[in-house]
Amino acid sequence: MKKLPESFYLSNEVTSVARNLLGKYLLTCIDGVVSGGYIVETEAYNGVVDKASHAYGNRLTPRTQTMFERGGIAYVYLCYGIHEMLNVVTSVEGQPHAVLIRAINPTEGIDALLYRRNMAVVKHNITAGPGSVGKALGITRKLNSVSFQSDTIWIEDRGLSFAEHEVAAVPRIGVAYAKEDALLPYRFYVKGNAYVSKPNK
DNA sequence: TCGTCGATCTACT
DNA sequence: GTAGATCGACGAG
Repeated sequence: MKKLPESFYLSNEVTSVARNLLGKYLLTCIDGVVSGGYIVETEAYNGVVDKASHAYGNRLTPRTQTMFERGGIAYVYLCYGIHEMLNVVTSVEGQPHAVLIRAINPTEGIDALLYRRNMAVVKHNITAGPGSVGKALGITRKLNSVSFQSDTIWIEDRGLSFAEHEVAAVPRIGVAYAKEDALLPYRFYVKGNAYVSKPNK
């Protein structure tokens, strides 16, 4: 097992981290069961200057406090009262940068993923979209602020990577309210991967 | 204190 | 295609 070193998360270039997370293995250990897969879709949230970020304008609340901490921990929050979303906090303390994990390609603990998603067989949408990823991996707000060096949730480098022509950088999803910032190409995904949510060419 | 809206997904019509 | 689930943060009053 080769967990990503803490230095990976301390970069100030949140878009680079988001792009480099593609192909890395995201794993959780819930109730003794390890499950997960490699990341195929991410979105970058660029700190206090990004209108789509919860931390825009240095907004500090009990919920967003996690993003202001040192990189290398999980930021899990509830959206629409239902979905638990997983973010990777990056950069140094005081810089609220984060990368939203939008989709993974499942490889480990398929049975557990199916059980938590209440599905009988693996379909392409089992881990497509941030809400689905959170549910499939058993991510809850209890994992908020947990370190990726822990044995509950972590990210591994298994040597898988994608060349530039295999990766697309496009505007983010569901952030129209952020106006001009919604147009920034902060969404990264692996072209043609079946588990990527939404437009996939 | 109340009303609105959100980094969404699913189940219906 | 569209409604419903249902909680945290925000702005108005």
